[in-house]
Amino acid sequence: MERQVPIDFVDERLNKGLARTGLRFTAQRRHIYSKLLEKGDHPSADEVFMRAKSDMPDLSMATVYNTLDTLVKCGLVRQVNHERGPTRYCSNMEKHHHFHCTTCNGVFDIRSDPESGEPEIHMPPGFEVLQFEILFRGICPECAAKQAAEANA
Amino acid sequence: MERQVPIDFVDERLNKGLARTGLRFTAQRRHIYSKLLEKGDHPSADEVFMRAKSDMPDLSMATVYNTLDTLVKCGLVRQVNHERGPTRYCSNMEKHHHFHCTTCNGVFDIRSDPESGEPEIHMPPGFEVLQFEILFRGICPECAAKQAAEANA
DNA sequence: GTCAAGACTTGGAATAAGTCTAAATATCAG
DNA sequence: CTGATATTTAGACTTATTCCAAGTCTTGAC
Ligand SMILES: [Mn+2]
Ligand SMILES: [Mn+2]
Ligand SMILES: [Zn+2]
Ligand SMILES: [Zn+2]
Repeated sequence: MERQVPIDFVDERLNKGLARTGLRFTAQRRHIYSKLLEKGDHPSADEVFMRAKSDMPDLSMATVYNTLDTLVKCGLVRQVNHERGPTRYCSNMEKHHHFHCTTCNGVFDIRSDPESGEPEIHMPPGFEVLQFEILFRGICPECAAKQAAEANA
Repeated sequence: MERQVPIDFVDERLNKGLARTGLRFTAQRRHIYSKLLEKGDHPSADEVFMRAKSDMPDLSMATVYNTLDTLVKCGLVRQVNHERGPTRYCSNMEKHHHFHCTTCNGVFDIRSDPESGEPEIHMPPGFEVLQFEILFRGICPECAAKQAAEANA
């Protein structure tokens, strides 16, 4: 499950991101960023805190919030908000969409076929689109399997 | 700006929605629902409260939350969450997408061309899509005009 | 290396958004 | 009209996040 993320990879990306904005490289920032890359899922700030704290016991929640904001500003992490509830964070900065499982609340990356351009939606005049994202809702494979198993029982 | 919503139209939709779920027709529910339809924008619960309270001074915030939940359950209103911050509510139940202005935080409906089907995104195996929505981000006409005016000055 | 300036981290207080509770009130079938 | 049940209400509570002020770390100048 855990992705092995070469430490140099983390350092390099982080360094570049921080440099662009004139911010400092710190142990906490590296640690939190590597935890995000490691799992590649969409944790809330609280989940990030728990994961990161296990390896760095003096870490504070305030720093998690600060760092997540910093990573967003550096362009290394995206915020994800698809429903009422805590913001989630996504460390995959390739262009992609999301699938939200309405059963388990999980968020999954959906790769954006590189050739498919903008969706064919006609914008009313004057709206300048800078970016778009498609949000799919439904049932994830794991939840679908569980439901099928229960139906059989 | 205000849309004239015939009271019978409100009553009829609300009655149908409530009937489907066995809930009662009340003055508060009608009032809040008609306020939503009247403006057709995407207010937060707090904004709904302020608008509705002006005409119904004893209305409580708790009722606004309860009613909005009720309207969602009845299929008369959608929740909209595109960013950290209070949930917004949309009373347009036709299939449509949203444009989020990153300058003024406004949310605008984008009609979904009825012929354009699902976006051409390849789902990984096992994901069952029940619904999708496209979220556009950018600058709304009003904010674009303001920026242009400032640039000229 | 030492040092000051500024950046960063931290715990805890403060705030914002939403949920819960229990008592009062309204609705509606009979 | 009446009783059973649904709804509304104020306020307490929780959760997620932001703010703050004090302490610590990093860095560039000497
Ligand atoms: Mn993602
Ligand atoms: Mn809408
Ligand atoms: Zn699921
Ligand atoms: Zn705008």
